[in-house]
Amino acid sequence: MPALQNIKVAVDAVVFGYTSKEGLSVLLIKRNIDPYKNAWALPGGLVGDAESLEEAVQRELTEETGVNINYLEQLYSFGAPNRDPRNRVVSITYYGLVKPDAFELKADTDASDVAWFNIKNLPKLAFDHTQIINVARNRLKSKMLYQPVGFELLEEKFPFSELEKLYMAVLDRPIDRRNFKKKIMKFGFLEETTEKQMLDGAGRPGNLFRFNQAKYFQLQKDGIAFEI
Amino acid sequence: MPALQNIKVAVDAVVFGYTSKEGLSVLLIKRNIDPYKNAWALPGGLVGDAESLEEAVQRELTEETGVNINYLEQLYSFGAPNRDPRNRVVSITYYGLVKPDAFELKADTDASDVAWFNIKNLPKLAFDHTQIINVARNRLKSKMLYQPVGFELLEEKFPFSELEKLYMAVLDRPIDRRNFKKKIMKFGFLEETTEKQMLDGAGRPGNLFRFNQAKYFQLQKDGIAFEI
DNA sequence: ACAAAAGTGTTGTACATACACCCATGG
DNA sequence: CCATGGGTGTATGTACAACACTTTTGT
Repeated sequence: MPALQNIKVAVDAVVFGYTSKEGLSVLLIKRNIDPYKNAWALPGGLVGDAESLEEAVQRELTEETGVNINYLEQLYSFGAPNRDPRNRVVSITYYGLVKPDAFELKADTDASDVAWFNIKNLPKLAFDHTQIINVARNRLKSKMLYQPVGFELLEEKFPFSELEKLYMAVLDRPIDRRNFKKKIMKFGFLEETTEKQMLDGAGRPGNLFRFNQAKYFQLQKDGIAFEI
Repeated sequence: MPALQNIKVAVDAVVFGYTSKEGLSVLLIKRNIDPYKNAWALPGGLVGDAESLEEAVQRELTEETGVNINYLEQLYSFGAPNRDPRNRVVSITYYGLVKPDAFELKADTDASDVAWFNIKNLPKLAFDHTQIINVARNRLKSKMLYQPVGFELLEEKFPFSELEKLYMAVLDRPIDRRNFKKKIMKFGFLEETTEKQMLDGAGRPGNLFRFNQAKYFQLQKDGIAFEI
C-alpha cells in the first residue's frame, strides 16, 4: 500500500448523435494545449474535489461543447499507467446520446474547435481515445438489443425508416424492413401518428411515429429481449 | 477545471465463490483500522503509482485474502464525493470468480480476518460496499445469460446438478431440470465423462461433467444467447 | 414513364415452455 | 422398503428468418 499516491482522476465522454444524412457520429473537440496539441479528442477533464463524477461530465460537456445530453451512462474506467504522457491519469468514461438538433452546434461554438465525426471516418485521436470510442460503440450495439434506443437519438416525430436506418448504422449491417417493423411494433412503445413525412426528394412519404414515453421507460427498466 | 485535485484512487473487488453447501458467497475482510474499524468490507485498497488497475486488484487480493482468482472483470466506478469520510476516494471496482477450493482459506488466513458470506446473509458493510455487491450480483446475473459461467466457479469435474444449482443460486429462482440440460448441452461446451459422483448421502449418483475449454472460451468470446 | 422510398403477409423452422414417471443408491 | 436425488421425452406455442410485389410521391 503506497503511502503517497500521485494519480489524477478525469472523466471523458463519448457522445453519440445520429441523423440519416450524417449517420452515427461522435462529438470531438480539438485540443489547444499540449500534449496532443491540435489533435482531436473526447470532451472531458479533471474531476473537481466537490463534484460527483456525473456532475463533472455534465460540466465538461457544457463547457467544451454546449450540447444537450439526453442520456448518460458510465462506460468503463481506463487506468493504464502511461496513458497520459505527463502524469498518471485514471479516466472514468461515460457515453451519451443526443438528439439531432445538437448537430447544429457546429457553427455556434468555436472557443476550441468542436465537431461531429462520422463513426466510420474518425481522425487520429489523442491518448487512448480511439480505444474508448470502440468500447462505447460496442456497448451501444449491445444495449440496443436489450433496451429500446431511439427516443434519445431521434426527433420527437420521425418516419419509421429513421429508426431502421439508425439500427443499421449502429449494428453496421442490413436489416429486413418487414421483420424489424413487426418486432418493434410488438413492444408497443411506438405510436403511429396520422401525419406524413415532409419530403426532400422522390419516394412515397411515410407516416410519422412517436415514442410512448411511459411504455418506453418501462421497457428501458425491465429490459426487452429481441434479435434484429 | 480545478488547479489542484485531491482525490485518491482505489480498487475494490467483489469475489464470488460457489459450493452447493454454502451457496453463492462473497469474500469479505474485517477492517482493523478506522474508519469502520471491525466492520466487514470488500478487499481492496489504494492503487500504486506504477501499477495498472488490474495489477492493483490482484495485489490487494493476494495480500488480504490469498485467494486464487479464475476470472476478473471491471464492474463499475464509484465516486460520490462523500463515500469515504476521511477524504475523497474514487473506487474502481472489479468482480471475480473463484473455484470451490478457495473456500478453504477460512482457516488459513488470520492477519486481518477473512471470511466467506452467503449472498443472502451479508453483514453490515463499510462504506458503500453493500451497494457495490448489489451491482456485482446483478452483473453476474446478466452475464450468465449471455456467456457461459461455471468453469470459473466449479471444480474440474462436477455432477450436472451442481451447474443447475449454481444457476438457481445466482438467478435466485427455480429452473426446470430437463429444459436446462437440453439448453446447456446444445452449446457443446460440456462433456460427459463416464465417472460417477462420489456420494455423501442418499440418492442416485450422477455422471461427472467437464468443460471443453476450447469451445468454452470460444463461446465466452462470441457470446451465447439463451433464456433459462 | 421512371426512379425512389414506403408499406405489407405467409411459411418453415427452431427454440422455449410445460409437464411426470422411472432409476440407482444409502439408510 | 423408503427417502433422496438423477435421468429422460413429447406436445404445444411463440418467435425469428426468408422472401417479392404493390403504392405513393417527385422528377
